Order: sequence, then C-alpha cells, then structure tokens
Amino acid sequence: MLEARLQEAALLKRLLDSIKELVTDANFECNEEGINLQAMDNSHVALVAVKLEATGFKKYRCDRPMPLGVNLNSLTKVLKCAKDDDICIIKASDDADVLNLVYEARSSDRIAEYDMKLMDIDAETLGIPDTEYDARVTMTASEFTRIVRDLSQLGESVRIEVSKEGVRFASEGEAANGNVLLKQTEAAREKYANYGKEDEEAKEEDDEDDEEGSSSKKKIKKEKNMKKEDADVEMEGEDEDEEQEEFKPKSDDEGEEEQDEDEEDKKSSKKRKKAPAKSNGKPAKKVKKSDETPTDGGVLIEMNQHVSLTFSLKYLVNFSKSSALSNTVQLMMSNDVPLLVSYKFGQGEIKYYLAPKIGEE
Amino acid sequence: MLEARLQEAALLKRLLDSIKELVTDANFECNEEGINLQAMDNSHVALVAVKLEATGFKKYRCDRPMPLGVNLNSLTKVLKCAKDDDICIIKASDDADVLNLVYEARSSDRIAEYDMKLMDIDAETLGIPDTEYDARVTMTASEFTRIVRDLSQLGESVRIEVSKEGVRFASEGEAANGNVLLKQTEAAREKYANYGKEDEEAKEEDDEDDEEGSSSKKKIKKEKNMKKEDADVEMEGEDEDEEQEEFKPKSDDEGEEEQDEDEEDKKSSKKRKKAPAKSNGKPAKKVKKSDETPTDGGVLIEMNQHVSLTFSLKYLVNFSKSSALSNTVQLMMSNDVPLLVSYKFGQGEIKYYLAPKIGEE
DNA sequence: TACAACATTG
DNA sequence: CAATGTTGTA
Repeated sequence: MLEARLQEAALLKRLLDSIKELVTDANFECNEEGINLQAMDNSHVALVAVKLEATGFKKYRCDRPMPLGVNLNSLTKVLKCAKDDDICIIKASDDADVLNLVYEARSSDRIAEYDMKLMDIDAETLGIPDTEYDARVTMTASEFTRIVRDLSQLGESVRIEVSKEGVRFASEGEAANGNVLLKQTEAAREKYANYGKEDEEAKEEDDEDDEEGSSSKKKIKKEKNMKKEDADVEMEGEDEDEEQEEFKPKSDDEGEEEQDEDEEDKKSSKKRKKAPAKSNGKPAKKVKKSDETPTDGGVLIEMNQHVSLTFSLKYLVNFSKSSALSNTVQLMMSNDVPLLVSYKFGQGEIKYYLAPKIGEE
Repeated sequence: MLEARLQEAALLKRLLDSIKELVTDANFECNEEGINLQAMDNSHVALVAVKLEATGFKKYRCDRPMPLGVNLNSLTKVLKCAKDDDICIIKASDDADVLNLVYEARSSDRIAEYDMKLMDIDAETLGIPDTEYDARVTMTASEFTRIVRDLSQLGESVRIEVSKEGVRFASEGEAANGNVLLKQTEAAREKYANYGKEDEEAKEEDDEDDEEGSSSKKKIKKEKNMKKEDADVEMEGEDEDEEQEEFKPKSDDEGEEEQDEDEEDKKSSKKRKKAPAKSNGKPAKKVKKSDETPTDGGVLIEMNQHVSLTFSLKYLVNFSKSSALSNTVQLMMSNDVPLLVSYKFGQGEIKYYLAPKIGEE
C-alpha cells in the first residue's frame, strides 16, 4: 500500500512536463525510501532517472516495494486537473491496477479525485553505476536552457568542452557556426560552493544557494570532487546492483531516427505507446520568476582533466525542460562516456544520461 | 427604428465570443424592452438565450419590435473593429436590411461606422417555460470553466450530482475516471447571499456584502439565505407560461429540430423579473479579472431534492466561454429536464439550456 | 505543430 | 490602449 502526500501538486506537474516527451510509459518504483522512476527515451538514446525522496513528502508510507506502471500521457492529463497549489495525495493499494490521485484545495472546499489505470511494464531498471566524472559543470538552469536552445537553431549537435577557464559549447551548422564560452568566475565559485553536497541543508530550494555569501566550506567540497583524475572512467562503478544490465545507449547519432515502433534491443513490453521523440525548445522561465539569479552568469568548474564531447542538441534541449524544477543544473562528463545532466530540487533529483556522439564531426 | 447606445463595445464583443461557436446565424429580437436573441446550436442540442435589457443601454429606443437576422461571424468581424472602450451605437431602420454600427472613441475624436448586411432568418423563438428547478448551484464562473475543461480531458460526459453537502462533477474515461466535489461553505453562502438579489436594494451594495466589515446587514441577508437553505429552499418562481411551444431538445445525444416563434413569456412590466427566488438582476461582478474573488472556492447550493444528471462536456465547455461576461455562474437542474446554465451580467443575462443524456452510460 | 487566449510591458 | 511574449489548447 502506498500513500504519499505532496504539499504542492505543482511539483509533479512540472516533473511530468519534464519527461513526458522523452518517455511514454514508465514504472514508478515505490519503496519505503521514496519513489524512483527510470526509463530510456523512446529511441533508446537517453536515459532518465527520477528520484523523489520519502522525506520530501508531507506524509509518506509505502509498506512494500511496488512498481506502478504508468502511461505518462495519462498521468499528465490527470495532473492537469490539479491546481498548482493543491495538496496532492497519491494512493495505490497493493493489488493496485489503478493509481488514485486526490487533489485537495488549500481551503478544503474542493476535493477532486481521479483514478488512473495502471499497466504492467517490464521492469527494466538498469544499473547505473555511480560513476565519478572528470569534469563537473554547475550553472544556472536557465543559462543552460538558453544555450542549447540557441545552438539548436544552428546545428544538430554541440561539442561541450571543459577546461579550467570554463566551459565551451560549440555548434556548427549550414548557415552558421557558433559557440558560447562560460567562464568560471569567482562569483560562481561562491555561489555553488556547496551546491548539492550533503542533502541535509540544501534541502530547500537551491534558490538560497544563490545568495550564499559565505565562502567557508567551499574549499573542501570542491576537493572531494577533484580527487579522481585518471581518464576513461568506465561507467561501471560498483556492481552491487542486482543482475541488471547496464545502461548502454546507442551512440546518439544512430538512435535519432527511430521513434515508437522500435522493438530494438529493448524488450520492453505490453502497452507501449507511440510517442514522438521530438524536441522542442521549451524555455525555462518557469520556476519562480522571483529569483532571477542576479548573478546569472558564470559557472563552477570542477575537473580532473579536459573533456570534450559531442552531443545531440535535440536531447539536451529536451532535458533542459527540467529547469522548471530547479534553478541549477550540473553537467558531469568524462571523455567517451555518457553525459549526466542533473537537476536537484528540494524533493529529489532528476538525472538524464546521454551518450556522446562518436565520430565527432 | 432601432437605436441603442452601448457604453462599452466590449460587452458585445464578449457576448459574441461566447456564442459564435455555438450558433452561426440568429435573430436579434428588438423591442421596447431590450434585445433578445434565442437560438439553438447548430446540432440542435443546446439552446442559447441572451437578453440585453433596454435599461442597460446608455440610450435605447425601439419603436416597434423588429427581428434583425444576423450572421454572427460577420458581426464578430465587425465588432473586432471596435475598441473595447468605444461607445457603440447600433442602428437599424424599419425597413432595415443592414445593421448600422457606429464606434465612437471616448474622446470623440474618432468615429467609425460600419454597415453589416442583415438576413432573413426564420423566427424560431421557442417558448421557454420559466421552470422551477430542484437544485440551483451558484459558483464562480472560473471554477466551473476549470472543472468542465479538466473533465473533458477524461471523457465525453459528466454526471452532475447535487446534494446538501455540495455538488459533484464526475466523468469516466478510458485512461482515468475523475470527480470533483465542491463543498458548500459558509464563505460561499455569504458571498452569494444575495446574488441576483435585486434591483431595488442591492443595486450597489452587493459587493460590499462580501466584505467582512459590514456586519450589520450582512447578518440579515445571510439569515434570509440560510433559512431557505435549511428548509430546502423552495425554488419557486411563477409559472406564468403561455401557450407557446416548449423547448424540447432531443436528448443531447441525438439531435432534432423544432422551431416555433413567439416571444418569451416575459410580459408586461419591463423591470419585472420573474426571478427564481433570489436570483435575478444584479450583475455578478466586474467581469474583469479585477476582483478575482479571493475566496474562489465554495459554492452555494439551494435545493429541494437531490438531482443527478449527465451532460455532454463538449457543450458545457462551450457554455463556459461566457465567463468573460460574468464572474459568477448558476446551474439550475431538475432530474430529467434540461440543465440551465446562467451568466448574469450588468446589462442582462445569457442562458444556456442543455438536455441531459438519457441512458447514463 | 499551429492557433487562440491571457498576461505583461511599453 | 496597443503590441509582444508566453501559455495553454486543439
């Protein structure tokens, strides 16, 4: 039996907006620690992993692990029936074949209840090794959104190059080539001094991180990350995972074409839905206009060595939709391994993995 | 000869936006009391009745009754040529085959004039008996809009059920079922205490009554209202029907037609409102977002008995466009008879009738 | 993907 | 009051 009470339905709404174009069906894996969702995009090029911590809920109870197979389009529709500030209660009984969502207006004078059919989806949870990366870039989500959206107008892919001085995004296209260099700045260093470290304090909104004037613990954290310095980190990390297979996406370039249909190597199953894997540039202004980070520029670079990888912009643009969930994004890279794009928000985190293009053009 | 001077062209513009999708051609029946329009939607399932009172015009003159056959698309186009705050003068001579519209800027430094061709439309004014309903629900127009739009995502129809505790809207669909319960609240009771109360007294006071401040008369109104409430408000209303044919739409699902002529059972006295208990007159609110009722929730329920009816959401969504005309909407229902959805605005009222679906699916 | 409506800004 | 941008809907 699952019962989770969320203070604001908006979180779920935004979460679904973030991933629904990438994935059509997925299991919400619920256990006592929270809710996790992991799925490859429809063309099996990218992987999305969402984590919602039990502690982030106003109330959370999950007696035993249960996977809830959900069609994300249906869930999106149902969530649209909630007002942003509604309290949202999610319930599913053990033998659940429906997910029960209750929206309660703050004033309690309106209670809406929805039952959504669940489906069986073959659990295809992949082992995602907790890799260490050679470079980590921390920047504002809006800036990242802007850059990939801008560059996507020029070409199909972007080369991301990280060096001590900063990070460069470069694209080449028919009509024009372009590149954006974000320099590492002192301001950014302070701003993200302890971003995403421990989960205790940064719990809130990340927003506060922007205001950080204190530059004390900065040093330490940063070092922790710089430790690893050998190249070619294989994404194997620990194997404590069960017998799952690993995340081995097809090299980006290829996967592009196929959508739906694909039987591919995925033995997913039952109710598969067709879904256009299109990418469209969705701006990011959402979140809270309020804290339009004054110091919107600058990035924090943490690295062991230069990295230079090329990715499909289409996916990055898609990932950037998550800027509705957080003001900050982190890009983790090592040469020749999938990029990890991470958005942390109070309640949890959403991670996207994308394999680099091989024959860098 | 007709000449009507409207203070704000915006009213007409909004009115047309409300009905133009439902009806393409209709007669504006003009007489000394004002202008009425009545028409069935294109599939003859719903009926729209608009009333613009002569007194609502800055100036109004109509020597003798005359029907002006108008193509609503044309009128919409012509009205788009008016600025919202233009003064709008409508003129038609007795032998009219054109409708003359004059838009006068407030500053009088601009005068635009348009002539729109009229057409002959078979008068098919139906007699709409001034029915008494078993239940009346008063709520914010925006909430109603929101609910029907939400539910229309799930299914084709909605079951509306009214009980003392509130009103429930329920829909069933492929992917999910949903229902929204709006509870009757004390706040709502006060808010609508004398909604539609009338011309004599509440003329200006209506709004104030909402304020907690004025405690004196508020009390009274409130009691008046609650009394009925508790005792199962009798929704009496005079049954002064006449001999006209009645509005007998085909059960929503099907379609049929029926026509007749004759004016409503509105007889003599202009000012007279055959009003259901306490509904009538007073405009809802500003219509403009201005006073986005803080207490947006809650409904006022007045009923004699439980009612439960099923309607096509498509039409309700369409009706809800009238929220541009009023902040408040009233739903009047009795089992097995057409639903009446009414929006009252300063100048008049727009009423929609929709037959219930029979074999509730 | 395109169109319409709403909100915001100048 | 008009224009533009953004959001939501078909």
